[in-house]
Amino acid sequence: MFDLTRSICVENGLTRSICVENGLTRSSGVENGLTRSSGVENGLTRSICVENGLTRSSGVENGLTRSSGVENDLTRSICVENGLTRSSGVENGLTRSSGVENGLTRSICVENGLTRSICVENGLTRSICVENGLTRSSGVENGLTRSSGVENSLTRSSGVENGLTRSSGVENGLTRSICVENGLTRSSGVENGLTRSSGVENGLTRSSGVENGLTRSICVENGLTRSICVENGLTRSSGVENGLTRSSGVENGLTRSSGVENGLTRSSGVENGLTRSSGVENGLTRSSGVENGLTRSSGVENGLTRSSGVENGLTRSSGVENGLTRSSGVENGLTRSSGVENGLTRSICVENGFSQYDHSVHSHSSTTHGQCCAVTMDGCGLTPVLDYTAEMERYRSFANFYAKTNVNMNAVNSMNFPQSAKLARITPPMFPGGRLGVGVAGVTPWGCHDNVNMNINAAAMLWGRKPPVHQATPLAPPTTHPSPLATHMQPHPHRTGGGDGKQHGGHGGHASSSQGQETHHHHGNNNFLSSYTATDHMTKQGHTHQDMLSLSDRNSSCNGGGGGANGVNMSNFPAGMLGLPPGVIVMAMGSHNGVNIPDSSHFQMATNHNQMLSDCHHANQTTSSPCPSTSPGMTSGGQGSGASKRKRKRCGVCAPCRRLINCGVCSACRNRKTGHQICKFRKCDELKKKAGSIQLESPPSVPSGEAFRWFF
DNA sequence: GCCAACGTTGGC
DNA sequence: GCCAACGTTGGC
Repeated sequence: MFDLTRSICVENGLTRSICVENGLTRSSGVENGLTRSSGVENGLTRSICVENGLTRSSGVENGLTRSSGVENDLTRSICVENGLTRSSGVENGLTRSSGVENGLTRSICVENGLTRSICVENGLTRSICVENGLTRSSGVENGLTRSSGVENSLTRSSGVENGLTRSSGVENGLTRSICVENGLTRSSGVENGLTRSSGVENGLTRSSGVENGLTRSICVENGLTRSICVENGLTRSSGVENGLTRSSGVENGLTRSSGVENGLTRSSGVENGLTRSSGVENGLTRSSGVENGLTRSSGVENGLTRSSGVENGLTRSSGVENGLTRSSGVENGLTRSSGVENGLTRSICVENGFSQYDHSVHSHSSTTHGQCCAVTMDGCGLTPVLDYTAEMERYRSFANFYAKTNVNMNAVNSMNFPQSAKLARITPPMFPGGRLGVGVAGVTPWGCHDNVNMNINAAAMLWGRKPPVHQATPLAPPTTHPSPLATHMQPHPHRTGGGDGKQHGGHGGHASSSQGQETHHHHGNNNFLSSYTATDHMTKQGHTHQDMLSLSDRNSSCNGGGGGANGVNMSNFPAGMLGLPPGVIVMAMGSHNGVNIPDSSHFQMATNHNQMLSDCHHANQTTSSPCPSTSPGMTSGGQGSGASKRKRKRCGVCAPCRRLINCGVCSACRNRKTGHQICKFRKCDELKKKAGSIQLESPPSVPSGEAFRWFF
């Protein structure tokens, strides 16, 4: 006690006691009711006091005024740093420092190595920390624990919502929310005004959204971009597959897939267990499918509903034509066509070279006129009668259609059917026999002699661009073609007035000589028949029918001697002229059979009938020649170079010629203005060949059926 | 050989 | 005269 030197004074109203204790100079006093002892210790000026029972020591350390004490058993140190009042202490083993910053009470601590700052903001308890270099702020918001942070300059907020951990942020201006749902990582956001949700499902990245009111889901599957949506209650999936845009969906319980393939819109689906494919091709709506194991194709063609298929290995084609149900096919090697017409069951077939046409009741023709109802080709040396397709029935009914609309074929010339003729010319293969039926309802499609002229006339109308009367106009003078023409110009007792349409009452109509001339001239110059229109047979045949049918004298033994016979020897029938069905092709007409077509140009006539009709007419006008077989303009390329320069014309019967619609996509269609070319798919097959190649390919004498082949 | 473009023909 | 389209040429 005596070691202490004390000095008591009163300073500024305060009683102070200054002493030196343990070498330290201390100054104790009572200030504001508190007993304080201040001194300088280790170079620090400290002031110790007891406040509210707490022993406090305040001093200035490193420039900071600190006051440490023990409160609630916690040692705390309060200081003012940078103008902030801070209180640091150790709580539950953690060193915490709480203070008031920007009006918020914050508490900073170090937990698990992380420096955390906890505060209460807007009533929310938030904890800010720096984790892995990222500043994160976690808190509890609306009962949800959320953690927002800044990652790669993106502000993200992750939380747990409805049990899902979600992380929302703003990326490229889009607000996106990523979550993990059922093990799938999903990202939903608002993009271009559309709410989209993308995720990874079964290894596929999918993005679903609502677009134009439709919920769509886009994904990439096997490298294909697909888009699934629900439209009008139908689930549809569109995508690009193998370069084709396809859209598949479920409609009325049927799975359908529509696409655009080669410019055609097609829709395939499964209906009643059948796989069907419908589309629009060349302007025709067709539907093909597999039914009961049979491949069938139904469609609407030229206004007719047709269904073709393969059944038991047989190719059959059934259709409803002009109200008639018909079914044609090839069975056991025989081409058959059955149908119901006017209540009669009819069946036509070609058997063993015979062409049979049966009808149960046919009083009109068979009883009245006693005409042939069965035309045989047997034993006439024309054994190979080739295919006979459903086209026959088609055109037969086609003719019937005209019978209904233009009953009196005889009274009208082709000018009454300009469009019809043109349509027939360019759409279906020509079938004179079918047209024959036009003029005389119920007659056989071919072989009835009193229909031959009608046949011719109809053929002229439907085949040629000009009616027979036009063909007749440039009749060559007999001097030009003395023999054949003279024969042709012979009045024919059985010839009906096919040309003028005045005397064609049906059977027995006797045409004037001029008509006969016209007809014969027409054929003589524009049809391959002309090639064998030898004077003989023309004179020998006392019947127009035979005129048209006879090939040569050689066949006289088979021709039955008269057109009125029920049996007409088909060997005398020139294909096409007879009105043989389009599929019936005479193949074995070699020169050895006596059929000699001196000029290949006639051959061309057979195939390019229309063309030749008009061409001949033209040739006649320009050369004063009735377009005979020896006409320079019609001969092979070796002759008449000037004539050979003439513009060729489409044949009108080949598949491209029968096509009506331009594809619109080929180069010719696209460059029509500059290219001046017809659609690639409508380019006549004949014209594709080099000019003159036809003549070169066709030998002078008709050797094979190839020359007579029908182009369809 | 293919293709684009021009000249030209032939039908209307 | 208009239009469709065939024949031909030249470039590639």
